[in-house]
Amino acid sequence: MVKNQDIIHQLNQKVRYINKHLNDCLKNHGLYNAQWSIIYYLYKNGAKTQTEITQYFHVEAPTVTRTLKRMEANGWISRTQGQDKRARLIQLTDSAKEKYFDIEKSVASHEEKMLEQLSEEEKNVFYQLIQKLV
Amino acid sequence: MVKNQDIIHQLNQKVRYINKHLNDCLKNHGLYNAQWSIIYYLYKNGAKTQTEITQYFHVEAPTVTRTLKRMEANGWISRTQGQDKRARLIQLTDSAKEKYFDIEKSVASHEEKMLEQLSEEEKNVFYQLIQKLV
DNA sequence: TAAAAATAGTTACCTAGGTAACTATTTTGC
DNA sequence: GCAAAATAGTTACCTAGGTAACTATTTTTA
Repeated sequence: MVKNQDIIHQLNQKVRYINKHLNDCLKNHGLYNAQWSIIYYLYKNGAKTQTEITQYFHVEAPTVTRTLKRMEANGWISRTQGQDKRARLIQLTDSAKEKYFDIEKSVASHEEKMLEQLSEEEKNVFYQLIQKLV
Repeated sequence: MVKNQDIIHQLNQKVRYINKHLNDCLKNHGLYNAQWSIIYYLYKNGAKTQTEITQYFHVEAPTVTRTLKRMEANGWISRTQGQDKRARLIQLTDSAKEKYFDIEKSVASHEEKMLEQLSEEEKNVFYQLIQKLV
C-alpha cells in the first residue's frame, strides 16, 4: 500500500523536474514559467484584474504585482486603471499575442516529452485523479 | 481527450496549493518545505554529501548550499569535511532526530487531508502514473 | 610527474513563492 | 452622510528555485 508521504514527495520531485526543463525551453523566448502561465491564462480568458489572477493561481498578491511589473517592463502586458480606481486591468499586448503560437508550440513539444510514457487512457485517468487532489 | 497542457497546468496548480498549505503547517516547527524534504531524506537515508542531495532532488548546487547553511544555523544539521577535502558530509543533529516524529505527525495529517478524496486503489494508480512522468 | 580537466562547493545576482505592514479607494452600517 | 470596515494593490523583507563565474581540491592524461 503506497504511503501519502511518498505520493506527495514524488509529485514534488517530478513537478520540480518538469518546471526546471520547461524554463530551459521558455528561456529561448525570454520568458519564465510563471510569466508563461499568466500569458496562457490571459490568452484563453481575456483581460483580468490582478485580484482575479491572484485567485486563479492560488498565489498571494505581492507575487502577482512583481511578476506583472516585469512582464510590463518586457512588453508582454499592459496594466490600465479600471472603473474601480484601486484595481488594475491586465491585458496582453499585441506583440504578446503575435508571439503566442510560437511559444505554445515549443512548450507543447516539451510537455509531450514529459508525458510520453503515458497512453491516452492513462492521461485521462491521471487528469481525473489530479482533479481530486486538495 | 485531455490535453497535455491541461495536465501540466493542473498539476502545477495543485502542487502550488499543496505546498502553500504544507508550509503553513511546517511554520509551527520553524521549518520550510525544502528544509523538511532534506530532513526527511537524511532521516531515511543517513548522512549524505551535498552533491548527493543535489542529485537526489534535481536541484542545482547553489540552492542546496544556501538551504543547508540556514539549516546549520538553525541547528538541524551539521556539515563536516569528508576524506575528499572538497566535499562536505551532511548529518542530522540529535536535536533534529528528536523532533522528527512530532513534525512527521503533523505533516502526515496535512498530507492525508490533501489526498482524502482518493481511495486506496486510486492512490496506487496515481502513484504509478506519477512514476511514469518525465 | 606536471599540466589539463573534472569535481565539490561557494558567491553574486536573477525570478518566484511567502508574510507583514502600508496606502488608497470603495462599501457597509449606524 | 460620515466613520468603520473591507478591498486592491504596493513595498520591504523572508525562503527557494535558477545561471554564471569563481576557488580549491582531485583525477586524468600526455
